[in-house]
Amino acid sequence: MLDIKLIRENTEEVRAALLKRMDDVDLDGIIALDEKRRGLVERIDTSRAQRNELAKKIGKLRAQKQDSAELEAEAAALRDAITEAEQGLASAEAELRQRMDELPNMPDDRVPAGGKEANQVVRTWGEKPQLPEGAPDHVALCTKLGLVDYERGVKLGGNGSWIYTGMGAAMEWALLNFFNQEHFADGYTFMLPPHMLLDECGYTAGQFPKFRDDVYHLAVEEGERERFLLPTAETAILNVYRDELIPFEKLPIKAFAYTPCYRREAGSHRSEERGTIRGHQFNKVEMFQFVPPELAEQAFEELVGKTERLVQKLGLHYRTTLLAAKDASASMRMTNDIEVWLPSLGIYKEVSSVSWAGEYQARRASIRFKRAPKGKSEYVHTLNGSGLATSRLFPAIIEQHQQPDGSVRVPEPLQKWLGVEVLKP
RNA sequence: GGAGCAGUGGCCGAGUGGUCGAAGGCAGCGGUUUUGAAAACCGCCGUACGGUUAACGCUGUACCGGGGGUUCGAAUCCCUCCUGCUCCGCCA
Repeated sequence: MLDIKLIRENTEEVRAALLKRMDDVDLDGIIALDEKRRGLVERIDTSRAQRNELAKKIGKLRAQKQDSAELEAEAAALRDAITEAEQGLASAEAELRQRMDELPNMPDDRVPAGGKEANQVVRTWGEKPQLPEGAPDHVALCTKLGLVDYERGVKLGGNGSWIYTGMGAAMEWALLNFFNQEHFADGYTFMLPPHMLLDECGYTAGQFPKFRDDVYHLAVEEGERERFLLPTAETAILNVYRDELIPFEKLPIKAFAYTPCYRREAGSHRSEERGTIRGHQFNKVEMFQFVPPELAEQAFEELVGKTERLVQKLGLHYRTTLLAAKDASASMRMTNDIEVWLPSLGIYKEVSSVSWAGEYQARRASIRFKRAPKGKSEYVHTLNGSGLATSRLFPAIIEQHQQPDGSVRVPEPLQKWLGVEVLKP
């Protein structure tokens, strides 16, 4: 959510920023609603002051056993007027809230306007491996090496499901261990949150109402609270501090979590996305930071740096891109994707998205801090990044590290968990 | 799943219809005293939104788990939800 004061006072600046990711921005309607809201609040406050005054007088009269009928009638009329004004206020607030919720975050100055085509490559690391013509793809390799059982996975979970088996499961687990170990060493707090979250978590993270259809909702009994399976641990970690005032000295808070991510991915299957490239459930370690505004830029660089280092240690060729305004998610001020090279597809695939939400998420979730006990409370900045998602990394490892004899070199950091340097059929 | 109890300021805890934003204590902050410290004593000590001010402030409203209701007036009465605790049952 944006700051209504900013919209009110710097309307054109906000409009210009939003036009980078929206075709049409209606701020005037919002400003008018806000004016209406504030007018009603003022009226209600003064009426309440009068009512409180009357109630006090009535109390005194009654204590002295004097007649108060006239004042009571006056107060009753006032009460009815207040109730009516309150209803008007409630509906104005609800509409304003809805309009505000629909506004995306303002992109950073550096973020290019437009969609995917405007994304900018900021860095490339390593080189494309030289593979012979007709080299097998990850699906063929994983099947041959017995790392992933795609067919039986579908038998169990339907399309978009697979089973890591044998050394494949061991390597998946090793990747997660590797990430956890790195983040732990960097002083991040490890969290294992629930995977089933209450709907309000989805609202504060900005997934609902817009992406309601993209997540799995649990069937609930009459009167039971709605829950969904988290599509990313970001949703969980952000909500950990929802409605809290964080002591300044606890900032920055750096956390990471491992969870599977559950996504419907309705209608987005393409033939090139065979295997584990896009599934309904995949494993991810998510990094998250809550910081005061002045540390946000630095935190963003830290998260991007950490992510890149993980991919580097795995010896994979990748590139880092700055997402254009329409390609990044609406809550974010700036996003870098880390994309790993997949030889068989001839494209770079996202394995991590590092984002800086500014105070947009914190405002929605009401996560604040205070520099001094008497000071004004401010919203924290939130940042998140995958570190990393495995379902695309795995194919990249298999393909980039394949050898002419059909075996696959195990990246050095994973060897201690797998106990071997090479995966052979 | 059944039965009962509870949720008050950073913490503990009083308050069962009016003068309660809420006694008292602890912690914290400032001061007096002291060679210094402790103790003692005095004062301050919640949040949000709005008005006013150059500013210190002053001021209005709301908030006693959340939401709704009754009433001229609600921390206090009623409904509902959430959370926690105790007991019984069931299950991994």
